Amino acid sequence: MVSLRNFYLFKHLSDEKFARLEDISKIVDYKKGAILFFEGDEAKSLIVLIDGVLQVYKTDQKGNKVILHHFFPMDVIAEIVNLEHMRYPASAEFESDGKALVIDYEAFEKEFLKDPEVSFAFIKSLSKKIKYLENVIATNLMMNSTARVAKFICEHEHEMGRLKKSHIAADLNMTPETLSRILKKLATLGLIEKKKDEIVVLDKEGLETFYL
Amino acid sequence: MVSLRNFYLFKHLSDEKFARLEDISKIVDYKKGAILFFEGDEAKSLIVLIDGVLQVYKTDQKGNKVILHHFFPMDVIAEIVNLEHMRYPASAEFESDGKALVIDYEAFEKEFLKDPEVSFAFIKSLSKKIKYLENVIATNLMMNSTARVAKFICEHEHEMGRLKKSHIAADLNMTPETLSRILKKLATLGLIEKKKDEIVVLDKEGLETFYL
DNA sequence: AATAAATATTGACCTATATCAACTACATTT
DNA sequence: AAATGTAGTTGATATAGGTCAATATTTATT
Repeated sequence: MVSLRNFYLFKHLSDEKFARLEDISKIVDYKKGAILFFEGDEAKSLIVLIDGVLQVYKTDQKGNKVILHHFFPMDVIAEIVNLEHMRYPASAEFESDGKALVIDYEAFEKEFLKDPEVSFAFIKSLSKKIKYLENVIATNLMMNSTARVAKFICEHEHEMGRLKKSHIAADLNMTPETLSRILKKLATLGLIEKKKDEIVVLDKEGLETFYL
Repeated sequence: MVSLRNFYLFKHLSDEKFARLEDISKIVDYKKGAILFFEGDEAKSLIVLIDGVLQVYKTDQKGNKVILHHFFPMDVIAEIVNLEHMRYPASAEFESDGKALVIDYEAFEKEFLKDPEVSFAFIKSLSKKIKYLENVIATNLMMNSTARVAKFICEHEHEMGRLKKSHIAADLNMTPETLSRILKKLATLGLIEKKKDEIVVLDKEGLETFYL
């Protein structure tokens, strides 16, 4: 719990309070592929992702994953779901081995949420969530496939090499075939160059015109 | 300002504090079609919609409106945009004549936001916003046209008559042609009946299977 | 290095929905 | 009632992206 001691949500807590927080929490390890929660589940814990990458997705009528977001350490997860006694609107699966702090929400609300520092941190965390949802809408609802690919390339220029194309396609909610065709098109247009193990951006402004 | 006195965000304020709130606010009238803010604008005011219906939309690359949401009285608008000093992620236009309380945000943050009651109300308002964004995603990203129409009919059964089809189609982000074809299909399936000036739901469960 | 397995590309075809144009039905004005 | 306008419907066609199958390329295993 050492690193957690300095986490912004808990930093200002007295040692006593922090010890109490430890009482109502546990640290859980997850294997790659483990499901943290399913869409429709009821929440009873507030979660802080300590390690690993968490993929958030919904499943459409045909059974396809629609990937909405990734959480990274030290994201706070499930505030609203708890606050509003809702069911999870999406599922979450570990993309790598991971670890999470799982806090009993009922106790947390009673003993911690009134603290103005905590409630301010809560507001921050909610507004971060709103930004991510707005990004989901801007990306997936407003942009076509080419725009999403162009955006992804600009934002992940140096990671393109080590990511599998099929993985990128899944994250962009398109098929590998579509991704392949779009990359070919962008290369033909002279905006990128497809090298053996990487994609080189030749004309970032040109790429940006697809989505800005 | 009489009705505002009892609005949840202000109810607990002392008369003195409320008077101060009046100092930093103004009530503004808007005509139907007036733009409250454009996507990309910088926010400097917190807004409470007092009267009228406000349509929130983004514009896609082809110039089409993509309607995301409607605000009704007494929704609180633009909290995060102010809190995070962001630009508006969407535009807002009055669908009818309306009226709004426009509060100078800087002063509000300084003088009111520390108040635990106000910050709690803020959390509530943010989480309401998260729910609406999640609904936008669930509806527009996860559902096909038929599902959106079925959902709309179920949720607005008795308003169907007085709304123009072209208006409904716009709210559902589809063309009037597509709406017309889907209504015809649902009628053929015996789920609805298209009468002169209304749409009668014959089989609500049947409609729900399209989207639940 | 040879083989097998996984991943990526390409082509042919399919589907949902948009677009465009014609036509119909009702509503409004003269 | 005739004429005009507006909204809704219908049909034909276009388009983005998905699906399926074949092939090519890369990576891993023997």
